[in-house]
Amino acid sequence: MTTEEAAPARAGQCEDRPTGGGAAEQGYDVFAQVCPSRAVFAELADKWSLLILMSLAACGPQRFSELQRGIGGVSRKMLTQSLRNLERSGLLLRTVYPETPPRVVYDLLPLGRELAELVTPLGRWTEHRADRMLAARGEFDAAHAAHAGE
Amino acid sequence: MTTEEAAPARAGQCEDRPTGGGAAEQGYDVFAQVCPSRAVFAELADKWSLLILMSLAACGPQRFSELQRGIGGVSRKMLTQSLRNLERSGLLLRTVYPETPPRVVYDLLPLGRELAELVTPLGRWTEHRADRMLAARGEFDAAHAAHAGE
DNA sequence: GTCTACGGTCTCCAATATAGACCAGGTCTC
DNA sequence: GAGACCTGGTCTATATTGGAGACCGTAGAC
Repeated sequence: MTTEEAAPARAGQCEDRPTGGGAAEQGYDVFAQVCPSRAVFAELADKWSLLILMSLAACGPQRFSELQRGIGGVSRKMLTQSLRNLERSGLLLRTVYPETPPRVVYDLLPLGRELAELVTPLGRWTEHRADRMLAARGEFDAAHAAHAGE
Repeated sequence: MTTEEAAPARAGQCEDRPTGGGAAEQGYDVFAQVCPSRAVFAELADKWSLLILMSLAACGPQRFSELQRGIGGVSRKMLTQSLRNLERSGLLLRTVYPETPPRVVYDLLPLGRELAELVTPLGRWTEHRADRMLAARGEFDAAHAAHAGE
């Protein structure tokens, strides 16, 4: 699985690019602008949604404020919005306990857990390779600055 | 900032954050607002960057215009910006052939290939589960509309 | 009475995404 | 020779989005 980029008839790719008629039997193709799967992908592929999934996968059910504290820098607005989004797509469950003060707990549904298991390695990889990427940035910026200076 | 969390230890609300292994030695934690790995993560975790990585992994080296055609709906500006970003972080290589008309080819570097191998399953999963998520959305919206109508 | 905690929503403003025009500069057509 | 066209961008104007912080309603602590 390491060097399998020469797969036969990739979905919506290469010579087989026609949108809607890709290799996927359902015709779903994230590369196609009008594909429903693209819309879903576009909503999931943002940092806050991914961090929420990772946080819930790592720590189990959490309250709104726990998530907010755990995910540094997220605003209430974006947290609410991303959570609603994930809830709407059936990835997580929102449970309200009508206590005082109110308590709302978010937990992954099976679908969300599946996704979280794909996303978590992404976060790990980022942490693991951050040094390398930062170094590359330094070189790139230096080369660029030198280029500009000459 | 205005809202100083004044957290006792750190943002991590559960003791067993997944960053406890390996990466924690460097203090890298995508959940932390000020961590360098978060900055990197935030740049990678957007739909265009992920689609670019998937496209390059699936089809091999591609020209600018090939990428643009392959990734439906991406604007030249965002494509340029995302490619620069990935290039800057050492994930892909930009090669200019000073021909006429000019030819610019983008290809994954080893680091980018690593990431692409984590990202590609994400795209596949989205295509595979899109139906389920769309159904969940339908239910959610219906329930919400009913709620509002009453 | 005032303050805090909770889980939001609302408003305002800055930042960002998108669409589309424009550019260099070489080829091709007429 | 004039003009259209190709590529890989950049620039601009407008639409969308993100973030900061105010507000809400209930209840308990001070």
